[in-house]
Amino acid sequence: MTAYGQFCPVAKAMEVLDERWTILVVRELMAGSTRFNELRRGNPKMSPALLTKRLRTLERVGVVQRVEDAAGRASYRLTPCGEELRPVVEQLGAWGMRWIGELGVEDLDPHLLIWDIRRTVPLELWPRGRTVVCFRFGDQPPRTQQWWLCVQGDEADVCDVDPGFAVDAGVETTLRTMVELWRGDRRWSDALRAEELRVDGPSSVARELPRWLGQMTFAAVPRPA
Amino acid sequence: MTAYGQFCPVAKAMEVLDERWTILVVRELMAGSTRFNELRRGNPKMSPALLTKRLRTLERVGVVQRVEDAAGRASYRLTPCGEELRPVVEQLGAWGMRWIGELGVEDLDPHLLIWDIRRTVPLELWPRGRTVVCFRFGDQPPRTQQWWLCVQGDEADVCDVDPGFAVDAGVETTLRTMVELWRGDRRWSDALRAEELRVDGPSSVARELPRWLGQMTFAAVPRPA
DNA sequence: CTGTATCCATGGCGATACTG
DNA sequence: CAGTATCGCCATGGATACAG
Repeated sequence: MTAYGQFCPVAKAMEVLDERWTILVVRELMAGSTRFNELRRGNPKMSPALLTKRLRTLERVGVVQRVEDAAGRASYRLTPCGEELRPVVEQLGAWGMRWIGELGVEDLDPHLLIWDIRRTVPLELWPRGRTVVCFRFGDQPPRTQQWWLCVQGDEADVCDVDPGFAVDAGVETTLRTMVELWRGDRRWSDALRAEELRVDGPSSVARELPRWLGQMTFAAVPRPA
Repeated sequence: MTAYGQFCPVAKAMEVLDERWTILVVRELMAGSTRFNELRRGNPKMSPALLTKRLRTLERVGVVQRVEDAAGRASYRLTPCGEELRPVVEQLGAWGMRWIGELGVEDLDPHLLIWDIRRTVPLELWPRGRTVVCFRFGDQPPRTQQWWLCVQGDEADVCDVDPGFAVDAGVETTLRTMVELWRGDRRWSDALRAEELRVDGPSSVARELPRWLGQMTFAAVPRPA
């Protein structure tokens, strides 16, 4: 938080916000994370020490409020001041969606993808009973190749080991393609036609799957002509 | 521009934008600067080497276009992609205005203030003939104590040495007060009443002066209750 | 679960001078 | 006017291990 020596409100805002990871922590809080380890999971490459430091700074400037429950477990929430960063983050995301489309392989993190899908799954569209979708990213190393998404009632869970339930649908593709589908960079129909995606299971399930999974919020952002 | 290893568009946007000074260079371009030295003047504490580096990066990612004229003089302009950062910068400024109100003495740069006033003076409100306003910041060291704003026709100029013209109005105050008036943090009437501001000259001129000078764009942002 | 504690390397950035 | 060149620091932040 080195000062810019300017009274301009943009400069004053950036003194707080332009430090590495800061906006991503805020984004994570906006997405609903409140626990230290949830924030870590949303930013896996951030060291815990740095996360602590950022949270302290954000607390000091009034963006975040830290609360400890009776058991001593900490949680973090956005204050009204922090909540007002939402339009900023939305605009940033929309701009990034429109103009920073190129993704490097290092941007393709299966944990982040699955975690992001899980947390925004439109539960109300899924069948009542337990429904299990298995993702297989053929291009990934064994440890992160297979993922199971289990939806039941009003809960969605993910595992990276076979939970043993009957699988209703299997999705076979590359991590990049799945990320692109999630971001709305490509359509399911196109990926299927290009045979970069295969969906196994009853055709009724296969047909509904795209809607069941949904897309990341920013997928709706119109792209430049 | 170290990568975050995330496909999230907010993260991709921040890879470009969270480097120190970057947004302020963009803000300066949005305010109308196009020359290297104009950009420097808008960010006086930034080293020229770093400005070059930032401009190169912004050019590479497509935010800025560099053009050389016949004489070899460079100018920088926002591309459509860069222009679309305007809502981001506006939101950032609005947030900074609302929530980062405390200004340190090191934020009070008279050059930036006068330069900012000069470039947004509402010329059409001023008298036809030459009009000269002299600012005196009693709390500042001799070198930056006095400033002359000369408006004539469709041009506004500033000097830090007496240009020798007859002065139509004199403004005597502290730099902090003048900054606060400019930012809309206080009203002229309040500062006058508190005797932290004195305006010398014909009463008709003194009455019009606040309108002649105007306020920074973000001054209109409503403050938190 | 929620952090601390270290350690280390790097490279970002500030400062200054200089040039075609 | 529009940058280069150089230098050196120190703070940032990455990695890892450990603790209440």
